[in-house]
Amino acid sequence: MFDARMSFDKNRSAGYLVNHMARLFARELQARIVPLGLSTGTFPALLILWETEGLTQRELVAALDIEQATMANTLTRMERDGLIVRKADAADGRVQRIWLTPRARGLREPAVTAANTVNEAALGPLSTAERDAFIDMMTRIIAARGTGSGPGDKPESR
Amino acid sequence: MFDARMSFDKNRSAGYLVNHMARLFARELQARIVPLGLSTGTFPALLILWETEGLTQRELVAALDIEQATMANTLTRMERDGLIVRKADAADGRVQRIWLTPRARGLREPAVTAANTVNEAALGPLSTAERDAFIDMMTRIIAARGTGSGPGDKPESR
DNA sequence: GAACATTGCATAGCACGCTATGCAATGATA
DNA sequence: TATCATTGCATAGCGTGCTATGCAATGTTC
Repeated sequence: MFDARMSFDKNRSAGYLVNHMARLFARELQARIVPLGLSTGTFPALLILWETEGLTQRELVAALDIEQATMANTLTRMERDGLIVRKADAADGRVQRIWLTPRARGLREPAVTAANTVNEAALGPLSTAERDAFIDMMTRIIAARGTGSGPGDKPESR
Repeated sequence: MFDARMSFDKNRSAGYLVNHMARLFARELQARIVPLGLSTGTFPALLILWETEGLTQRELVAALDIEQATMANTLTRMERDGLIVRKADAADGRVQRIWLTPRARGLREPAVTAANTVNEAALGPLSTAERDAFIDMMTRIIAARGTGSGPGDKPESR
């Protein structure tokens, strides 16, 4: 008696494959940025801050689709590791604005190079056209469910 | 002065998108299986054990491309939560064989249904052809770097 | 301006991934 | 069989993600 509801091939399951891929990417990236004194969790925050310093925690949260509590912890580690400084906002006593240290600014080029290297290596099995299609599909999947990760962001009714 | 090495658009970075997708999938799956008393980490182990019980920890590790220490911790949680029982192997004193509890066996159908629902919802923005292509690309990316996740596994020289 | 709601952030506690390490059981070798 | 290497698993410690909760600063409303 075969019950179709029981059948589940993890190697054809999008969720399983996405999780596996994410672990592989993280392993590769970590190996390349640990020597720089960085880690996978700090990387996204740095990507934003390399573009614009002086953001609030709330703005970083919105830019990365990360929970506020997760970001607070990540920023605490980054401060401990000498990557950022938190400075009180002059106008609003609740707000802490985030600034990079000179060390963090100097890590931009090697870190971005590391990430590009990992991406190119990982996408090696795909043709150029496939890579574009792959990126587009991921973007669409994320856009359909996620928030805070593109120009099409909804203004968030909060 | 524009330095091309500095340019990095996270929304076109495979690694960033894969990480974001993985978090979205995990959030969705978690919401649907927490009511069953399951969590995202136990799910892959259950997928294997629903097919074959009595495996060793080492065999689970190989099947899922997870570090041994991670699996040990996951199994400890599963035992604590009444999903599995560890029984000593008769022939080899080092080996613990993993057996499901009746409760875990009964969770197969609702859990698989939950995962299928999440997958279908997430792939909603893709056409049928695109879904197949997406799965195939992920499989190729994983096969090029990962181990322990398909019929093409190398025998591992260890 | 007092009372109440909202906002921004921190903290506690947990899941789950990793590396590094330890140790008992087994296997191999002299 | 005594010694040494290997194997299977557990534990420690940490990063990164989450939910739940607390609290001070600010905004709103009467």
